[in-house]
Amino acid sequence: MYEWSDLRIFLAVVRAGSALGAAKVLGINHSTVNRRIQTLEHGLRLQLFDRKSRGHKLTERGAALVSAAEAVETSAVDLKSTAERLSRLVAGVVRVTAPEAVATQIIIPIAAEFQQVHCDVRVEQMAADTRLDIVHGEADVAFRVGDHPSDPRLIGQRLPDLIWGVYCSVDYANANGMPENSAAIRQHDIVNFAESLRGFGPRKWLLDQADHARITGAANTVPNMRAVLRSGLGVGVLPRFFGDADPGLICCFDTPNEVSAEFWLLTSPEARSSPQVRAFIDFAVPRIVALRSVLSGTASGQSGASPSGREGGD
Amino acid sequence: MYEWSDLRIFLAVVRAGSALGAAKVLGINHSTVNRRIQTLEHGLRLQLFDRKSRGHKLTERGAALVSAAEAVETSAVDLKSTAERLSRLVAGVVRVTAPEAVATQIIIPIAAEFQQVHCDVRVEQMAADTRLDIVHGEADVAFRVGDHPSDPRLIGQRLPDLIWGVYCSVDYANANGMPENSAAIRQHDIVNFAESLRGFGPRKWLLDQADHARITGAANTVPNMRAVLRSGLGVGVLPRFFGDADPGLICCFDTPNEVSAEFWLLTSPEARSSPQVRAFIDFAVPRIVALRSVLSGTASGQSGASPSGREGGD
DNA sequence: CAATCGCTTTGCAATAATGCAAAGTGGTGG
DNA sequence: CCACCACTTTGCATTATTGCAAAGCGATTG
Repeated sequence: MYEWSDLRIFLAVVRAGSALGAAKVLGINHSTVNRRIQTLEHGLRLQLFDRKSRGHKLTERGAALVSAAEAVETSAVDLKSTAERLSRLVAGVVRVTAPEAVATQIIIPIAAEFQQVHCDVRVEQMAADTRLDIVHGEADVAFRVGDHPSDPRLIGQRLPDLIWGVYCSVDYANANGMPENSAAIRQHDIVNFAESLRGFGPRKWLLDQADHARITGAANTVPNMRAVLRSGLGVGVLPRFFGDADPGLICCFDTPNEVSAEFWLLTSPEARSSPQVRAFIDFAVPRIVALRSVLSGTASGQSGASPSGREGGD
Repeated sequence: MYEWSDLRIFLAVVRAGSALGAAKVLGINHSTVNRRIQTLEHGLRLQLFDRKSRGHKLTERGAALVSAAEAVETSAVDLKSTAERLSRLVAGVVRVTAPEAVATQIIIPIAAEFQQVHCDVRVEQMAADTRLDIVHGEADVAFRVGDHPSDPRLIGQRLPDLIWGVYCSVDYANANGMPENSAAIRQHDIVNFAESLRGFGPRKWLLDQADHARITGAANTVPNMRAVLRSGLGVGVLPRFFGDADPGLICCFDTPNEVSAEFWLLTSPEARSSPQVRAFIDFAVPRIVALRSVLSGTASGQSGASPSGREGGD
């Protein structure tokens, strides 16, 4: 076989008429040009040029190969331009996963806004409470609530902590009053998370404060919890961003800081290599950071993200 | 830019699914494969593969380039096969030059036979008494009569010497008798070559033998000489192969060996590089050698070459 | 859960390609 | 006819590629 790259040099010599001229065009040494032409001739078992003292002159057979070489060049240049287009193009699919509450309240509005800017990118929402395997590419971007991500193969970006609060429904408060602090919780009916979420911080905290006899219900997801609380069954815990978004609920007080959950964005290096994923992350992160007051429950009355960060995070 | 040759490796990795597999197919080390892929990715500013522990897996963008790379491959393979065809093909033009007498008597019959074998080769006869410049490609093959070729840039093959003889026409012999040896020449009317051929060996020899007063005519070419002699004007010299071919002429005796002319086939190295020229030379030389007896005038009655060397040269 | 397998990565020595500078060559113009 | 010019050729020091061997890594298997 022969080196395809030598065809580039071949064409340069054909066009320049001499190895020296071709070398100048190619930005390499003319000795190299001569040697590569020689290599090419051996590879093709064909004399391409007659070496005159005025330069290289195509042989009959060499001339017959020019158009074939130009065909290679055309395809190669074509490939290069395709590559350039691809490397610039922000297009394709970004698969995002987040716990359902985070997805509906935070991510979906941001993703919607993102898609208006990058109309060639499709954001696939994969709201799933089972944690998808980012390392193995089940999703490109994951929003995770909880501790610092353990896997060293993942890139984690920490987002503002999610502050939790103690909630009850407006109706419940009217009927039973509402607890002013953690000590008062023992006087109230309690809705906690289900046994399946045993290791979950807010659940453990609430269990510690509660009069176990007055635990009247359980929810197995955050949205489920919100629905149960809204029904007035008792007092429970919710992330502020999620509880505040429900006008039927009242936040009695925040849980202590140590209960608040870390909020992380995770990607794998390979997902990050695709421009659409990077674009999405670059788009979403500042907007989530701007929602800090919403996430911590210190926002005026605004809840959730909306097209363009009107909230004044800091 | 990027190295076109790396596309071959790219495709091999795509097909094998791993750098190791591609390396085996390509017959190079797998480290090299990995490094060239890396180089290609940098050159294209595009990640082509995700390196999994099971091998290389195309990225979305890498996959989008496969067909473009295959287009390059197709053209490159196409070029290679064109080159192979060209290097095998004996076709094109062979430009042959020879003194007119040699051309008509020796070369043309051989060339005709050659063209029956190689129907894709056109032999251009360039009978010209002005010596064409072989070095500069005015002709591909030259037959020269005379001394050893001086130019070191030429490839010379010596052919059987051309023996010269003293001739007169049958009519002249009947009327005046014919010289039996060189001493007898003084008794005859002489036709010599013209003054313009002053340095020409046979002319000088004849001049030495002749009675200058009896020089009755001159010819400026060999065919011209033959025509003049046939007209019965006198006695003159001709190459045996040429004089014998004319039934109206009688060879009185041969000139001495030192008068006989060397006969050479000349080519330039670059002409020799083209297959059709090599083919012609390889075809013609043995046939001319086989004509040795014709060239030396020792042939029975046969004169000139004819399709297939029936003469028994040595 | 340790062992194994197939692959990629990495460090190092051997090898090949490259650039550089000088010499050689043929064509050209005074 | 000589000197010059543009180009190719060639020898050598430098630099970049390559192959090799070992290590590392994740997935699969018993």
